Amino acid sequence: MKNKTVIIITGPTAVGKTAVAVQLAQHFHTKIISADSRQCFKELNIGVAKPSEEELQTVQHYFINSHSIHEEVNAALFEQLSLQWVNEIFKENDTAVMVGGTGLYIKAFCEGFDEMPVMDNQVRTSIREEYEQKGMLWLQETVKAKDAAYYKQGEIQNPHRLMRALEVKISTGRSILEFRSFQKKERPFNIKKIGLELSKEELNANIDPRVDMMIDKGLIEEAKKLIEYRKLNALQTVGYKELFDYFNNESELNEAIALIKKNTRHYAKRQMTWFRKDNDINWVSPHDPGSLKKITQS
RNA sequence: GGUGCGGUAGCUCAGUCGGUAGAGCAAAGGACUGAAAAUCCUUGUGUCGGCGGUUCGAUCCCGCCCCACACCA
Repeated sequence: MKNKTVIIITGPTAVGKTAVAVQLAQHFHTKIISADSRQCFKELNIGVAKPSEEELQTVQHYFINSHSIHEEVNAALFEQLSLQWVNEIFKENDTAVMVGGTGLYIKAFCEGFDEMPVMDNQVRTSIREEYEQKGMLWLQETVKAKDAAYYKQGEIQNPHRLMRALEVKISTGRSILEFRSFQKKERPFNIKKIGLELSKEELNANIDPRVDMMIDKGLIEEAKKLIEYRKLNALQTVGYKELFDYFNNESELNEAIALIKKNTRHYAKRQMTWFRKDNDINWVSPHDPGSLKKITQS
């Protein structure tokens, strides 16, 4: 019988997850594991809407400011780390709280990722460089030649997936398809997923002022310090990439800000597309004062 | 008031040598196991400014009107 439980709070960006999670964690006198692919970077602050200093003081958070943008962070690493952290929390608590909007990371935590051999970093970087030089056609032809099976069923317009498939094939000699089983791993604890949902109108009404507030708080200054790292994966982030274009005189400031708002809406939409598929999520309104009670009592 | 240039999808515009129209962006839906705030896929009927005329047939030609912009008075 499992006697430990992880409560996962998820939902699109700007729906109000952080505040709910902090309240929940206080209620259970427990700690929070963030499931956010950007808030883990200590160099990124204003633009990724981290919990406030006060919130971080009140409740201990894992995976906030835990990594540098120069490190490689991905879903597989998150699975590994989050399982360690949850065990740590369970030493003193029966309940742990996870909060975040990165659907893939939450899935990795709940169901696990297929094991794959460690790839040669050289192989990866050389594939990326060659792709940048030679382009999509080269990538497609190469994957077609080296891993015809993947090419046949893969997304051949998607450079990320093609490069990944190629890197696995070159590094291991085997197709990435052979490593994928998609078998769900059993976890030795209960998982309760709570989704916070607002109407599209309400969510959009949250997004615009939130972006304006980020600008007021100094997002432009923060981004300016990071422009030399704009190529890093961690900086492929809404709120930063648009400002980098502005710094390079590729757009006006008001255009960049409007773009941040628009891209945030797109991002929220993609998140909802992901979460809607997950039948384990119980959806509640963040406005409903009784919802927190329902979560804690159920 | 005169002349010129326009008025086509929510926006910016293309186009039809007369046979009722199409791109980008927006928007909507979707996929996604080591970049996931990433990456990728799908979806375009709109009185073609209004009213008449010519024509078998007009968004396209002609006339008048309305609106916008520019220039001249």
